[in-house]
Amino acid sequence: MESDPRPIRRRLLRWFAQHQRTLPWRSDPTPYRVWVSEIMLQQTQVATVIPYFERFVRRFSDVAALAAADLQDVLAVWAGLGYYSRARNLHRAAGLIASAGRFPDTLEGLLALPGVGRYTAGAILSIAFDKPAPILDGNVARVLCRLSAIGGDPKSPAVRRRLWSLAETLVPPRRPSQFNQAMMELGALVCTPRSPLCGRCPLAALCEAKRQDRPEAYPAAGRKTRVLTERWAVALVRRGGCVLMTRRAEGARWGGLWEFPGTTVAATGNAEADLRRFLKDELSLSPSQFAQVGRVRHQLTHRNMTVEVFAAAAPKGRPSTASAWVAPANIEARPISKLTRKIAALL
DNA sequence: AACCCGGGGAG
DNA sequence: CTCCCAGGGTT
Repeated sequence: MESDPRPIRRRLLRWFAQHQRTLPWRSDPTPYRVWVSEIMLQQTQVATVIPYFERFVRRFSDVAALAAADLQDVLAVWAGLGYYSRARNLHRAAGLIASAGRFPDTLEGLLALPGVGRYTAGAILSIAFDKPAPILDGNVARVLCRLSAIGGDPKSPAVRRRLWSLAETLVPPRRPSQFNQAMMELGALVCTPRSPLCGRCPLAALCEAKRQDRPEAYPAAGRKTRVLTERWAVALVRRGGCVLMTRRAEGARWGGLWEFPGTTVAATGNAEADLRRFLKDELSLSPSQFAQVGRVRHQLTHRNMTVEVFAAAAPKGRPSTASAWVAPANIEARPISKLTRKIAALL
């Protein structure tokens, strides 16, 4: 695409002015709100994010409030949205911004924040500060691959370099905020992965994939994701009116969230035996009266989980610091995953 | 370069 | 089922 970028900018901006959605973070695009929305939108669809965003900015109204908050409270508001390192990084970055005294407004300053990569830095620069920084997300990549009929794996470094270069060429010196949002909006509403609506596309006359009459041939398909099967055994250890919960280590899956203690089980293994061994070795617990009370399935992008849930009677002994006896009514006040929520429903 | 990290929407 | 979503970080 060495042609004049101006017709593309003009058509796209005109289309966006007429067709953009009303989204909560667009009403008042402060750096804080744009930042929170962009982190939430990483690998997460707009419709999923909206209620989480509303709740989050109501609870933590600015950087100072977020920096002063307890991480467990931040995770509790984030619970259910997934990719929990985003919430931990958001909290940590809020502390850095609060210490610095002002929100970073340069590429280097933004990239220094944990959880902010090249895309998010460009999005904040352009949308919140209206600086002409390029962005490249899944939507933009798809639009550009079609516009210029770029083949090859769009995730490969070579294609990524070309797409970033193209994005940089296209972003206008004026109204870069509107332009970048328009590119993403076009990818979300018109230039969709399957069955793109070329009849409604403001760039159709300029699109090479459309000219070839095969828009769906771009971008080329990437590697297929293999879904692995995982088998788990989880214990609902009860004492009095409470049940034992443990907190997962950061860095792991569901890091920082609370769960019921459990372990993976080999495909041909004995779930109850493995679970007893786990409780004894890791928590120094030897509960009695084991009984399977249910089976829960949970799907992740790369995992297909089957969880066998056991009830057990409480032994004597004290939980470690990373564990707690929790009344069922108080479980959902803690940060828990969707899987833990399903298991809690068995109580 | 490959892998990990959640959950859900849509075909 | 499969693909993909306003990606980033680690190894």
